[in-house]
Amino acid sequence: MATDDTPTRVLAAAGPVFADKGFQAATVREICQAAGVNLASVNYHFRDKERLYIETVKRAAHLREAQVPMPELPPGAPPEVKLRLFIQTTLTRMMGDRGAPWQVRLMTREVLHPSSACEELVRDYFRPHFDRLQAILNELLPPDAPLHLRHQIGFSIIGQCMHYRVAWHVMTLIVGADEVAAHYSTDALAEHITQFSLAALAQYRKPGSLTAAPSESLPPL
Amino acid sequence: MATDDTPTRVLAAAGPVFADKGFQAATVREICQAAGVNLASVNYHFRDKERLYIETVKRAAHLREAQVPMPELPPGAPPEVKLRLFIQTTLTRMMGDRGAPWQVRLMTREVLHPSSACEELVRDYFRPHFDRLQAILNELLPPDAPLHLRHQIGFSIIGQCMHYRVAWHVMTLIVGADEVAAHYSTDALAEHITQFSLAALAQYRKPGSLTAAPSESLPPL
DNA sequence: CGAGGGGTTAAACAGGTGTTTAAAACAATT
DNA sequence: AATTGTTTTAAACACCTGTTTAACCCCTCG
Repeated sequence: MATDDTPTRVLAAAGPVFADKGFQAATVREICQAAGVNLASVNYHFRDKERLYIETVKRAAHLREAQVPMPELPPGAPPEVKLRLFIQTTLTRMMGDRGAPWQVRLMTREVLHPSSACEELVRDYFRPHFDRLQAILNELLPPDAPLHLRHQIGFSIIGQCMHYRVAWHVMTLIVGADEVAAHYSTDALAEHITQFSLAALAQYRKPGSLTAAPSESLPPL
Repeated sequence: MATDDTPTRVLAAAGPVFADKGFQAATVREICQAAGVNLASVNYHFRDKERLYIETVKRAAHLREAQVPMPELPPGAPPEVKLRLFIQTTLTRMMGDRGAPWQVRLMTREVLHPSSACEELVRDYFRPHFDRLQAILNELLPPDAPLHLRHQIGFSIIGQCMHYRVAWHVMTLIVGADEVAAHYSTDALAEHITQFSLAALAQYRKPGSLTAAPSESLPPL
């Protein structure tokens, strides 16, 4: 493994460093030392620190997708099962087995503080993922559900998953380490989010629920 | 306004800079220049750059709570109305009127990459907020709902709100600026999240829904 | 054999970082 | 009015940053 290409070794070492400290705080010296290569290697093989960062981000997305691939959804399976599988995969990708891996931490930084690598990330990674979810929701929603509602329902599901990625530390401080250890496994959380979302989805199948103005369903204080 | 205390001016200038660039990338020189004070002021009045950062974070939370206070919930109001008001306030705090204000951007950084200021932030800001939500959920859930389920339902609601704070840019790239302009106002999003969550909550009132094992409600593929 | 070139290396470079210092300016008290 | 204590100031300090440079190594090809 130590006999790899120099660019490959730099790329491999850059991942965790950029994920932990961000683009600015990460230093070229630290990356090169971790890779066991000379300081000038970054500029020779990647021209810039920024170019190295962009390459690292792209590689992170590609790598994580290969690590946790979306399982084949049997075409005949009920959409409820498909949704659960989707949520399980999404959550597993975000959380990993022992904390979020550097690939995910790096992508999270990119989501919150987009750089020039973000658009490509959305095109090759986030949008296809979201489209899969939309396809499942299409089977669970009536045909006349407006597009923006389908999207917002998708974000409601993604948002529930993402929260455990983003706020894990704060969440642990709030509910305590014991409850987390007992009830916050990836499987348990996926089960909860699936059940919560499926129950929410059921309402849109009721006739007339889509035509009623929002203010009718609930009095304005 | 320009006649303020030097520490006050520094604190006011530090907020946006730290929010935009993060602790590391923000420079003391930039903060002092924005405040119109001498470079040594930070070290004289706050001892450290880090101390200044911590003070700035605390002030951000306190400030934002004052900017968007939680409206008085009439004790007799139905819990559905209380929940909608809670979601509206939460979303308004996170989004602001023209993009997330620096106070929120700074707190988001603290959530994702906690520093020594995080524990205090949770104790004085996030936990009381979450407790308010729990109190509302207690009125909407049967008395025998286990504690961890109440918490996870709370996170499902918070997570939906937080998603629009964290992933706003990516989300815009996915659904397009037109749809965002037409259907993603704070009020519209609050309405959707409320409706989605209330429908999800209804299932837990059905008798026996809490005793059924998760695997019973959905076949394992 | 030996000339050439891609890859590696240590050293240096120019600029920026947080922090410290000693002198100056100011305010308030005696 | 003199003196104390506090605040402000410009300059310097020591260190770290990304990047460049020129010498060097090693392998291939004529």
